[in-house]
Amino acid sequence: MVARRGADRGDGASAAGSRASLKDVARAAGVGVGTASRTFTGNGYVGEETRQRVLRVAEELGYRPNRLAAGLRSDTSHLVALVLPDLTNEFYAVSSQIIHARLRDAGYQLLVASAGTVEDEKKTLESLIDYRVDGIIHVPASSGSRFRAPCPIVELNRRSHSPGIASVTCDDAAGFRELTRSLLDRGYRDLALIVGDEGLSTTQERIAGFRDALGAREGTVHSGGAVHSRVLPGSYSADWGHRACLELLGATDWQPSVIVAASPRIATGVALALTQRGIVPPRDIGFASYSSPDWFSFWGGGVQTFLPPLDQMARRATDMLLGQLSDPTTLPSSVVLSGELRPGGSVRSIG
Amino acid sequence: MVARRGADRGDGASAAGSRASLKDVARAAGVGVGTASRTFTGNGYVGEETRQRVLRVAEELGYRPNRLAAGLRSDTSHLVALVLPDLTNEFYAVSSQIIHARLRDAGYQLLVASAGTVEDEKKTLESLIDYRVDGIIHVPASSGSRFRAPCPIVELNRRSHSPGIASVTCDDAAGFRELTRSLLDRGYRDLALIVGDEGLSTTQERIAGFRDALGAREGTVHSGGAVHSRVLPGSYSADWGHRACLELLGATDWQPSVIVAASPRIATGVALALTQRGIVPPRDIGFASYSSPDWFSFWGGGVQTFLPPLDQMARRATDMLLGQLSDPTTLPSSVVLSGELRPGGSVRSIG
DNA sequence: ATGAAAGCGCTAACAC
DNA sequence: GTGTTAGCGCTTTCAT
Repeated sequence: MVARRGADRGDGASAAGSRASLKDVARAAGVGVGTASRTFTGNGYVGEETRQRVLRVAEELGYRPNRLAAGLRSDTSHLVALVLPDLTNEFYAVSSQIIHARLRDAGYQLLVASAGTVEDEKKTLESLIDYRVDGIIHVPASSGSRFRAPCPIVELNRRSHSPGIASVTCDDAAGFRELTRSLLDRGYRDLALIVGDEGLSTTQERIAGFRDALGAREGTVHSGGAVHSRVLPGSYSADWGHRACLELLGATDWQPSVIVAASPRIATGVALALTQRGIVPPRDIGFASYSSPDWFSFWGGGVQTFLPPLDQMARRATDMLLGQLSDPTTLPSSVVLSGELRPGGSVRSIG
Repeated sequence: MVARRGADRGDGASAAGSRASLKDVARAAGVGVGTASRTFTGNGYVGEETRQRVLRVAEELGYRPNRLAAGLRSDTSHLVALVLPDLTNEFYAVSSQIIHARLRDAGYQLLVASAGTVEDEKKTLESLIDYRVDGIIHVPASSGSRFRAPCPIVELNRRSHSPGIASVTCDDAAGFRELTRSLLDRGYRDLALIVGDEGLSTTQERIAGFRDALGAREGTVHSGGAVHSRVLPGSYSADWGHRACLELLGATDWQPSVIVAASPRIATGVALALTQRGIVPPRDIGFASYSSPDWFSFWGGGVQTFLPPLDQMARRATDMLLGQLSDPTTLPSSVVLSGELRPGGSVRSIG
């Protein structure tokens, strides 16, 4: 006998402390469970009068459906998993917010997990899938990971390059190409790029775009002098930005005339290092950044910025997933959105 | 007949496309489902030899438990709901990260939802409870909301003041008292406080602390002059900080000698307004803040800051919930943690 | 130590 | 339209 809840419920009336079940509602309304179920799911016919009675009784009994049971039976949990490397990162925090809002409107709940390493990631995804999530939005921890999920999955921001997986990314290569070109156009000849983990698709793209723009100019004499560059890969953290910048400033063989921070957090570290050394951009050095942290609004004088369309990316990813969910025959596609170049010296308004 | 999955599975072997169930594993291992279940849950005895066989077969079949079913049956979903006003807010982003990590270690998954308004909040909580979450961590949208959940719930940061609900908050009143006193001690006599929604317990505390420190000094002549103050309630956003600050600076009747921002976002708005007006703290005006955004690390010279123990709060809240979950007889308690005053002019290190 | 069986709350056939 | 029923995958007695 199972009797953990509603002990000794006698003839079956729901006991105090136990929540009313569909059966309770059906009984109280004098209908079969099928009818009661149909009333709530909307699948199948229910007479208007009966419907009202069921609804009223449910209200009185404080009935709430058990989604665990519904999910088990119907094989649709109305749960979506969101797996990302770090909730703390502003980009992902904003993404979560947007994704959550859209999914909520569509009747889904969000199971969120962060997974830093590749190993972690696999375990996390599996645990989430154990809840029979209907779909997954995933920011891969590395560009090599391969994972077969039993449900639609769309990758956000980074790509694992698994064949046939939907993804929404930003064209970082193009962005960094443009950004770098604009720096060259402004006359900068010694460029340093501080970037994150080399294993990430985004990092690879950013470096590629940077190098691409430098292209043949590298090491050769161009109008105004020879072009030199240095790339410092590390991690997408303020700490790395700080350390890398201090290293650059302390070097005796070469000094950059402009520093490119490949993420807002790196930019924060760079700003700290510059401040500590009493170096003021753009007077003493050039400063460019990928994406713009809050404080650019009042410190941004001279900071050339490439802005990825963060909001749009999250929105698109969610819409793609919802599309797959409502029509499973939809083929997964890869969407690449473009960012926008924002000239330095501007003071943007904030929200 | 129900046959949506594993169509025509004939003798019962799991068909392609359908996931292996416990029954499949049991059959393949030549044991009863009960034994197979015990192998995974650890409840009850299983012979070592049998155990190994079941485990091996499960591995081969790629078996993964269905937590929906387990939750339904055992009435413990291993799901915890996290309901907060805004994922975008740095405090809540950090909290989520900490809470997630701790819960994950304890074998729980996180159902996250943001709810801005009181109405939203009730619906959100109900939807989450429909998944039979084992517990809830909640940042109430207002200090008036009352909600009875069928599971342990601990309030974080703000309190709804519902009787008998566990909570972890910061002693903001004390913090603002100290902060304000230190400002008075430094000789400031005209203090403006820019704060958020008046309906929140935190706002009320912050204003109370501020007023408390001003106390009898208000409007009277004190060493160095009469003390005057103004409180501007609005919302905890950069936009409000910006507008409120511009309003203060534009007023003709009274000018503050120091501005206190009651949140990092408000501080960001204030910093923008000051920059736009060419006002440099602490040279031209005093600037104090609650909690410290990243950029204080390089812009924070002269910014007096009260630092709430954000990490500790999230940790404590999670531990309290886990405590309630492992021992339901634990009585809910209210924990109030103290923050720390950080003198202006310092440049803190960043992570 | 293990198998058989009941049943968690719900949905979806199916019969009427 | 509505009631009945089978069963989703699992846990948990209970008997052996």
